[in-house]
Amino acid sequence: MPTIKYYLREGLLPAGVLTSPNQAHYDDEHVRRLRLVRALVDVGGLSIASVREVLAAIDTRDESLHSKLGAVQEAISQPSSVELDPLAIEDVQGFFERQGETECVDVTESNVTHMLAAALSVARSIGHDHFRDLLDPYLEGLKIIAQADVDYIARRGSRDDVIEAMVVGTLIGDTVLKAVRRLAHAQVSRDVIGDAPLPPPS
Amino acid sequence: MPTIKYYLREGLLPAGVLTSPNQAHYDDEHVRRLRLVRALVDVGGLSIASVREVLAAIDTRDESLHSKLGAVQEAISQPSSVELDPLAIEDVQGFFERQGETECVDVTESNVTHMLAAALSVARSIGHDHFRDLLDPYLEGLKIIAQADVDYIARRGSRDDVIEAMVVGTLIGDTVLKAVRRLAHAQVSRDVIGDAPLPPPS
DNA sequence: GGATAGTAGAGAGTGCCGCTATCCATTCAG
DNA sequence: CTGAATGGATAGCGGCACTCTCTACTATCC
Repeated sequence: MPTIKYYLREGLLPAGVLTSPNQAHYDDEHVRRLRLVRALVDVGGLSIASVREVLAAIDTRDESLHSKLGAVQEAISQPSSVELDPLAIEDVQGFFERQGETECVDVTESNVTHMLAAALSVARSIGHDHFRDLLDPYLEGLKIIAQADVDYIARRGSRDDVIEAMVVGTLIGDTVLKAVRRLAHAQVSRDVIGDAPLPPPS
Repeated sequence: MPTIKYYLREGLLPAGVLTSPNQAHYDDEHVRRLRLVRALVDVGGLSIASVREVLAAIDTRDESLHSKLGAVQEAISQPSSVELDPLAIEDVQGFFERQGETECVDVTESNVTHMLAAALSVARSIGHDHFRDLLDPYLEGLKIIAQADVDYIARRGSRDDVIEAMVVGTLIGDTVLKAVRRLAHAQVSRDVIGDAPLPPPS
């Protein structure tokens, strides 16, 4: 309960309607918003500041659905402080070109491409120069997944539901994907490798 | 540089060989380990304590490759404090049954299944009761991705490289997947939705 | 009417985590 | 011999997500 007061102070929850100077009324919309905040923090792992940004992106009106998705994506993808490897940037640009993107891409323009370049930079820094080879198969699998995501969002009716489903579907979806990916690894490991011993030490 | 001393103290890096009482020698293996630690922290978002667990799992010998993967997975999937919704647990069990798992699954047994159940619990708590419908398409896409992951690991030669590739491929792969998924969303959004306005407010 | 309990609002305090700064003894270079 | 540098250990710091406390007020029960 003190946490709620804290969230109110931080502007994550709208103030209730004061029925008297010491009595505020909160309706279902407040509860829904609180649950959303908790979901972003618990499952999405977002900081309070990021949650504020996400909520701001959600609450901003007068945008097309496409630009709304962009705003939400920026808000839920906070950039890391990793410095980018030029080779990793090339990896990302090559990936875009293979996808038919002809114009030059500035990876620092969006948090999402920055995240991708940062991950590949770190991979390179520990000797995994060919991690970029995974991008194409990843995209292939993700086409199926993204299609399911879009279908999931599309069956929402109201504007608020669509936007919320974007946020929830992306963030909770990330966690679900993580978990199912590990399960898939375990299954492949069981089927292919079984109890075979490890290769001998170097 | 003070950070390295800190990591040494925390047992994340092995002590160097003392050539004299105030001179320690660190070789390439130390540098490699340091880079790995930074990767786990920066990209994987792991806490120092989790990193210690991961390193312990890596360094433990005398295990089969399959059980090693299990140990690594447990270490990199720290459980959240979300309380599980019984319905979400059923969702997970149903998913396993559809995958041909006949025996009853205890989701609290592994951090991975716990993560999945927790994510579905949070989804339910904010009214997304049918998020579980995404599990099957997710798995379908992830089969392609997991296959690429396994191929990536399989081309490593030495035992240490295989284990490191497990950790790196899983954690950096998570981040890469996240980024590429957002890109796929944006692409679908551009193609399907374009600049169509949002549906009218509720 | 008076005691009790509860609430809003705001500021200060707390606990944890990931470093960072300081100190000292030693030791090696010049 | 002097000065810079290193290893090892201890203490301190800054940020973040709360949590506690205090005050002023009110609503309710007796």
